[in-house]
Amino acid sequence: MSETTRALRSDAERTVRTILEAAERVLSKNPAASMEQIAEAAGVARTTVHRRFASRDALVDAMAGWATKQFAAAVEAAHPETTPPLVALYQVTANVLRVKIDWGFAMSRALSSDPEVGRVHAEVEARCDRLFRGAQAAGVLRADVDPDWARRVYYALIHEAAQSHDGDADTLATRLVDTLLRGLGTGKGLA
Amino acid sequence: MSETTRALRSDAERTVRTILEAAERVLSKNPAASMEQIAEAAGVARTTVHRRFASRDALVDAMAGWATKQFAAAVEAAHPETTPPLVALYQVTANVLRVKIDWGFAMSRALSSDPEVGRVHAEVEARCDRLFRGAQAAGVLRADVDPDWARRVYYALIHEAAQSHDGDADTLATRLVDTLLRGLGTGKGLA
DNA sequence: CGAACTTGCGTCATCGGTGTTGCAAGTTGT
DNA sequence: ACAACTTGCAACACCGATGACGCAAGTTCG
Repeated sequence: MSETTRALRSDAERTVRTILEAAERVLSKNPAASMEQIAEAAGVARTTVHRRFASRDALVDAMAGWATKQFAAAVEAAHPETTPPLVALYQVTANVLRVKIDWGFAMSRALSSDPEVGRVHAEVEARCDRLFRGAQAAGVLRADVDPDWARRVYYALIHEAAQSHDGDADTLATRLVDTLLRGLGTGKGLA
Repeated sequence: MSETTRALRSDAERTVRTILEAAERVLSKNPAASMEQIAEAAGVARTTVHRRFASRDALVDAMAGWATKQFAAAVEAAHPETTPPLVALYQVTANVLRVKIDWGFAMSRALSSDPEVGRVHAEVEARCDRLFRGAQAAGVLRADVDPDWARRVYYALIHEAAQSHDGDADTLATRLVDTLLRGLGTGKGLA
């Protein structure tokens, strides 16, 4: 690869990133926004967007692909398999929140035309279930909770926490894990 | 009003209900569905839909209006102000779930062109906060939880439970309230 | 039967978003 | 300066959804 090509490709990739970020910003506020609005938010002409992404679907797919990579990396970085369940739960939560806060729309596109995206999401889901089983074995998680319900509650709380405009990922993760495990009640008056 | 007029209006209103229900069914699966698809699901011609609802927005607004009425009624029926907090929490949850399971899309349209819809949603939100304050006073809810976070967690759990395909509203409400108050943890190893 | 009304069907115009192309102007590296 | 490349801009064709008609056929009454 020549120096020229490398420099030019670098520019091109910077433009791509700018567009992806603008698309996330716009589409998270209005999923039906037009390419025109996305281009405007990115500070480029609409034709430029079409040069980088053949179609609207291709753009959304690219967003999903990028976000999914970040998502998988966030989970991986917490080493949920080789860390005590409670610690892993906290680390995974904080890491995922960091990604989801900035890529909420893209991450919600688990169904992409790219089968790889679906695969990764399924894999993360499996790791989540494994983490929860480990937590049950360690006595952190109740043994009588439906695994499916547990995962859905966890995902819902992450989704909700990511919408918060206040606090950093660590603070949010602390509150989230606390709520997930202890709930919001005092424990009095309940069986 | 003559008997004739009453009978005719009755027919018209039945058609309207059919369309609203079909729209909910279709739009909950695909928010971008066309009027054609909605009409097909309702078993009527597209022109008929346009006769009843001047525009697409008008249809969605009507859905939001109808769902909001049901929503408010569901909350009201639980008498959250004159019932012990824990009982009220359960009743409200079960009643709202019954509505939300069938009108998930319409209920998510809290922002309607009809200001009345927004007003009702705001009012319900206020009642929710009042219920939570009552629960705190009764020692059911922890006193140190952020009221805003508590309400958002509650809404998120309702949203999630409404997606469940198994179990009736009462079963779902039981599990939901249990999760909300006790969380999913054992209580061991946490401060 | 006739009146009032609604529905389905076909048709039409319109509009906005999408995707493509050609070209002039600008930037970047050699 | 030259070459390679990218961008903005204007223009274009295309398509699907929307919304408005009129009209014939159907119904539910009195």
